[in-house]
Amino acid sequence: MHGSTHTIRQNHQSDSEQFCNIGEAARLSGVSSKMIRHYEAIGMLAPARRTAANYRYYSDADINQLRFIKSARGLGFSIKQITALVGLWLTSDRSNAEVKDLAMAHVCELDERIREMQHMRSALHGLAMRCSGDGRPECPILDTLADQGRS
Amino acid sequence: MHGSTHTIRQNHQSDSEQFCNIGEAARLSGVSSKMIRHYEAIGMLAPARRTAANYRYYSDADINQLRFIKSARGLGFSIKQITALVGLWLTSDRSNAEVKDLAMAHVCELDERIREMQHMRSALHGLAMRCSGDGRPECPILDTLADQGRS
DNA sequence: CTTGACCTTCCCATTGTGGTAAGCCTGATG
DNA sequence: CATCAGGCTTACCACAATGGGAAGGTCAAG
Repeated sequence: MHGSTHTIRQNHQSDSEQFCNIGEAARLSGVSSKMIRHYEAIGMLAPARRTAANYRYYSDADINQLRFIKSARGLGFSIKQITALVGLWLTSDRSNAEVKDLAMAHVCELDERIREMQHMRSALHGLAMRCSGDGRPECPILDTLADQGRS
Repeated sequence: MHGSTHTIRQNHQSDSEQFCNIGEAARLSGVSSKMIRHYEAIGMLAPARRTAANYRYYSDADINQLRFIKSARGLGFSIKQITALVGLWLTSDRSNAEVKDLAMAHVCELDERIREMQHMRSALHGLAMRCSGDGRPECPILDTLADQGRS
């Protein structure tokens, strides 16, 4: 079940591409090894190439893709959205309109969530301001929570 | 294993308290039966009383507690926070300072999350504005995602 | 050859909600 | 009384993303 090379370098084409382990890839990309495997498992990443010992290995291009994913996560895109973005990124004859639509849809989602949370924040802050917080049991916060939606 | 009453009413004390099934409780409180069972399972609610046929039943007070929980969820409190709030609510000699602390802590969490999402939103919107979306492959959104965090 | 640091897979936990299936119970109708 | 629809029970599975850990294989250096 072995006997072949243990090394990661594949020089059969005389190119000098650099390869690395998943740990190194994680360090270079900022995506944890855990998540790299996860992304592969759910199909966001193509299955990684493997050494004879079944270790995943990654090229520079793979690292760049991981960085791409990391950046997209930082903007709050979901896995599905990122899968789509990566697909577009890797497609040379893509339409930037598709990308922009994806981005603007996500802007709207963010706006929606921000609006919801601002509603919560202002309602809750308003309640808290009405509560003296002086240690007595009377509490307009609890009273309001209890009275809301009463028949 | 039976032979006793199938009905929910428990008139042994001559009080006229009203009881209802979990479905009715869900309808009255706005919390789904699914979630009522879940809240009970994770200890946020005391185990419901059961009929002889093992059906959960709920009193008016229980319904009020469910409404309280529903309101607190609407303000974005987590399960743990709500468990604490319910505990305070049910305690007559509570201190409103504790409640206010809980509320203000949650306001801070909301502020934090709102800030994060606003960062994402403005960054992403800025990118999208730079993308013409005219159908060509060139796309500053993808370019930026790809270039961010480069060595 | 041993040791430590890696890698592999598999399972579990989180948070909050929903779905589904198998089986029992209830109330209403024929 | 028999039957049927619809409610209830439990016990799973699923999602979003992420982390933790165990059990075992592998690599590199000493």
